[in-house]
Amino acid sequence: MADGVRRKFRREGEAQRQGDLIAAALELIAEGGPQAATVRAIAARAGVTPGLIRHYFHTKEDLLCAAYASFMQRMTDDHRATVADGVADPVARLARFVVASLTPPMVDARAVGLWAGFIHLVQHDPVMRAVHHKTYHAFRFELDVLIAEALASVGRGDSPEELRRHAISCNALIDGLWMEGSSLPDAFSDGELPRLGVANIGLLLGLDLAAALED
Amino acid sequence: MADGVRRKFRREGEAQRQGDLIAAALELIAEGGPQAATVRAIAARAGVTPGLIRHYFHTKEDLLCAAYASFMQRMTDDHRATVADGVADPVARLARFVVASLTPPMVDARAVGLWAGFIHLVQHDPVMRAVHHKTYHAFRFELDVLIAEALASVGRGDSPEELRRHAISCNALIDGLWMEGSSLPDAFSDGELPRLGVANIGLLLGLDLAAALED
DNA sequence: CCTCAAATTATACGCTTGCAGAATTACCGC
DNA sequence: GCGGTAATTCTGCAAGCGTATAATTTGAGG
Repeated sequence: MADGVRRKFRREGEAQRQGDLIAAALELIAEGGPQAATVRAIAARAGVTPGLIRHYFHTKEDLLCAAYASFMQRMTDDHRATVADGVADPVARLARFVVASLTPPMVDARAVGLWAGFIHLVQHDPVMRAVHHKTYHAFRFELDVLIAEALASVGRGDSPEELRRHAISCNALIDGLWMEGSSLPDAFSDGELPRLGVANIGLLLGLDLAAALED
Repeated sequence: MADGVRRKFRREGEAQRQGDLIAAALELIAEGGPQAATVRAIAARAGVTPGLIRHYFHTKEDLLCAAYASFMQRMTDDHRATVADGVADPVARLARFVVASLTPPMVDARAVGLWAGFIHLVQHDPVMRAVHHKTYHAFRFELDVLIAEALASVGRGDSPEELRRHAISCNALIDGLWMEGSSLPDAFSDGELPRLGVANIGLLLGLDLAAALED
């Protein structure tokens, strides 16, 4: 580098720069965990100098909070986008929900790394905990409702305890397949993961989800 | 602290001190992730001074490798201890395997924190990768065999592709329940988790695992 | 009781980290 | 074109990091 030469730069809007910094932080955490997301590394990846971070975020932890919120928001947005609302049959809605949970971009090599990297930050920061609870329980609640509606639509009136058990098990199966698929992407052929999910959640609930998908 | 007074200490055997240091490192990672496991923090928790770490481990990464190996070894040991070998009926063996996977000490609040904390270290360090592959695939392979034997024992000759799908799904269900139970310990009543696992894996495979347990 | 190897502590070094504030530069409105 | 504002960079700092090595203390054996 030439000495005494100040680096050229372009001015950007607040949203743009914040977005770049958040994206950079997420990339770094996904690749190397929280320890890789140093202020200097984030700035370098975002194409700016470290000082700029403190111009847009009061502290590094603030940036990480925003990054986590952005991550969770993108996950739920992606999920909703794939679910394709407006399906009349409750069983088909549940099936689509499962497929969406086990299809890219939900299943992604970096997603599980991000999820793991944030766990400890989430457990210690109250703000992150709030974000976590909101989005996590939203997912779980949505699944609860879908299962209840799907069972009701075929005339089954499972007790609340049975519904709770169904929701826990289906959620576990989705989570487990999501983890396997995300961390071992090459272990599954195209479309195998959602097919497994639909078939097996059908088994758990006693519903033919696969058939309901063909509409 | 009095000035110029050197700290008193007791000599311990190599195994004892290494064990203390490893235990301290695991505690810290479980609580606060890899970033919390600094050399100084580990030493303090183990009741020694930082320099001692380098007397027993060539580098900090060596200590973390040993800690990960110890963690995985303890998990598989605990698992095997609960499985209670020597059961004749293959279906009962599978059921016991599932129960063991979803019972303390396998299900533990700190276990999932540790697992998450090590993920990125494992992905970057070849030695850790080796440890991971060895123990992880041992678990998965054991499950594969148990499922095949259980199905064969009731006269079902599922094709290799079906067996593979069964193993993936059962593994996913166990993993998911393990994660839910470990990260939300208060969300489940006593014995509920293994009961859910046994019942639902029975559904996935078309076997009555619960009945096989009562022997 | 003294000796001596080894276990342990203490100190120090170079590097990185997050953070703060001053200095500079780009761009918008006139 | 020409300020003026604020976006951006630059420099510096104190604390913490992992590591290296020298200085001590311990406990066992003679």
